Amino acid sequence: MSSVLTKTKPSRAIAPQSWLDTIIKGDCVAALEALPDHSVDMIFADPPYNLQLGGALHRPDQSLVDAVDDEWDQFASFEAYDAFTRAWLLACRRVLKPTGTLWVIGSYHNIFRVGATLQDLHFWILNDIVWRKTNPMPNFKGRRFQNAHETLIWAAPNAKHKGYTFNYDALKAANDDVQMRSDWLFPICSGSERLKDENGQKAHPTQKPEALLARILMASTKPGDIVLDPFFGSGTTGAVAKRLGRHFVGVEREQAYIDAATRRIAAVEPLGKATLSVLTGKKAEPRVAFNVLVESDMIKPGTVLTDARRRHSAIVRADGTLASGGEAGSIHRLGARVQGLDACNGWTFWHYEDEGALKPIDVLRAKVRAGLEKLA
Amino acid sequence: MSSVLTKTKPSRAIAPQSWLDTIIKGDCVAALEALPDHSVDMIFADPPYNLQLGGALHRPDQSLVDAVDDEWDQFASFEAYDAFTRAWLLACRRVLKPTGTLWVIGSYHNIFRVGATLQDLHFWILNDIVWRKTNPMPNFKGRRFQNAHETLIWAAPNAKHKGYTFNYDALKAANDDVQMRSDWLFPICSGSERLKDENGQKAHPTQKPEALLARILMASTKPGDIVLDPFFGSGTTGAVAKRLGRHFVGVEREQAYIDAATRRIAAVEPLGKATLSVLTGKKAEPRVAFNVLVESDMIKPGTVLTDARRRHSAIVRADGTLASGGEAGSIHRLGARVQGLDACNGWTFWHYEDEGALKPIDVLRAKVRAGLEKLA
DNA sequence: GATGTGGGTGAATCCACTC
DNA sequence: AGAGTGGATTCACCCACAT
Repeated sequence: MSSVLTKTKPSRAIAPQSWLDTIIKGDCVAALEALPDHSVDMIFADPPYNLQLGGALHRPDQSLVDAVDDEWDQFASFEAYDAFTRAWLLACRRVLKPTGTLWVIGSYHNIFRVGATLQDLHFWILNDIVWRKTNPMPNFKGRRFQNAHETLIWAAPNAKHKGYTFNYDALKAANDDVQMRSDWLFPICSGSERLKDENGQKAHPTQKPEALLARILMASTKPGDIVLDPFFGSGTTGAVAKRLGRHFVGVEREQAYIDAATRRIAAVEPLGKATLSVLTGKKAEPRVAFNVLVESDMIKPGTVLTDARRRHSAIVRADGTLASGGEAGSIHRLGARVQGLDACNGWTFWHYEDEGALKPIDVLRAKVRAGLEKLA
Repeated sequence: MSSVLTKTKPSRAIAPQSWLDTIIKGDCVAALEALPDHSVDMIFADPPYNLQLGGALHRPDQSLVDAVDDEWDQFASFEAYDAFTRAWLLACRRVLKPTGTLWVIGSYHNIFRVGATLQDLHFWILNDIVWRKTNPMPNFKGRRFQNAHETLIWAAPNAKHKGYTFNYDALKAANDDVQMRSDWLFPICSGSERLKDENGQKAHPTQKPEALLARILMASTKPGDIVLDPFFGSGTTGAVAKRLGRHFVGVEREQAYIDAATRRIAAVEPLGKATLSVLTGKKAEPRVAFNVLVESDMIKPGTVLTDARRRHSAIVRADGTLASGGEAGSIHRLGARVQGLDACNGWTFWHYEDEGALKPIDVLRAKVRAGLEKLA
């Protein structure tokens, strides 16, 4: 397979269509060398939870960590897990766009190490998210609380880039018009959604529910974006990405998982374009400058504007600024000034008189925007 | 004060009654030298979170958010925070009985580092617990999910000792006979419970709710046990311990907090054997948002909804919003919009077709709620 | 007294774009 | 790239006070 390439020439030669919507076979770090720098919009990672349970733990060099309960060796295994985590996180950041974000899911066995490593590498945590399970496995021995949740971390590749995708308005509208919280409630993946192998056994031990991935993708990607899953497993990320009109790239080491995921994704019907458009809010609307209203004579120079209670007033000047009591400035600056505040939205603060009633100048802006839409 | 003693003779000479049910003034690590080895049954720690805040944050109404910018929360680097964490954790383990347990609370700013350090020091994590807040502060800028929870870690001092206290049956009985989960729901501390200073301002910026501490103490201690809080602050741990018939030891650096906590605890009436309505806390709220139906595939994107008389229609989009004739929004907003009203209950207004009959989408919500009732 | 209204506030890593 | 500026942005609860 093409998963191991020279490090000196990280594969810009490879055309996107060679890896887009495919599963690359190989170890996560090596396989990611097949992807160019800054080529994916979002990453969802469900890394091995490993540790104390005696499962196999591989060092980055692929050697197997000898599981011993000797204290020193346990320390060594934490170090090995941390090195593994650093390696795949660095590989992920290279292929992630500066405006992209990374999601990781884990349990208390590994999530603290992953989170600390993220911070050490100067990823910038945006939220930690709790997936509350409606139907978690009970605790059988009655010596602990029922482990009823897993933790996700959502992070940007560094603290500076604030341009990441977050579909705030759509999430809020879908959530009964209140903003989405950091605690989510979903059932675990079971029943017909759970992938079975030819023997009727579950095909993958940690298959995640599609609803969880759907919320993640709807929150932090746009239609057409490229989503990378470096621990592809049963391919939930790919299946949901295809259904929601996003592209995917998967990395997976085991052929049996690749086969199962390939079949699964082939059966997915993508949703139509009309159902995929994302609700946007005011921030996405075109800018309209106040002087446009003056220039187009919707507000004449000399007009007196007031606040809703007529406690403050200002006069519109021909250059699109306001003046009041020796002060002058933009509708925002002067609105702030007359109230003694640092900031003010002049569009909603200032009102004009129309047939005896006070109306915010924002209604005039809305008219301008409506006119612009016909042009578009 | 007696907080700094020689390291060579760690104070076994000090009789318990000299520190039991008192607040030791001083730095956490130094002050703990006043306590003998293996002398406390449980530790609750609310360490500085190391928030890294930027500039001032204003609410939409321009009011200023009162940020936690205290000196004690400032650290030069992650390395410095880690060193601090190691030091107090080691000091805590020395004074903790082998059968005791340790609780730490934090947010995503610090909890991953604390958890990783716990593991590095061979503490044995028993659970991570999520405190879901009923009334968290909103996200004001709409660039992240509302940060609606904090995380606690419950750990034994090492993997070997299994004799820690966990009152499984009492918790289960208090929880409608189902075992207590790892996600807890409590309001933040406010109102009359919130300690005020002489100016009516909050006495401590991060006072924790008594209900949270009550559940922790009821879960992991027995009456008469000794509970240590190395970051005593406003003394919630002490107040709850006294009320529930446990002993406490606090460590606190600032005299103002010591004074406030002392007065607070003095006013606490210990409970007799009367019980614990606090224990159950709030039940999970049954609110179900529309996107849950979409994410769980009960309503597929592309489905057409109508009102009961089929006079209006709208299409369900994958983001959990509705669209109709160029307009889009939540089920409530769009319901209002198509009727020309200010408000509308989308749950009862919009209908879907089921076997030829129109049914309000509220029946689907009822189904979800029925499934959730097991959780409540 | 019951009800309604307006104001305050909580561990927060909280803007985007142009020049 | 750093400064300047337009202008978008909140949920649940408690309390004081008015009706």
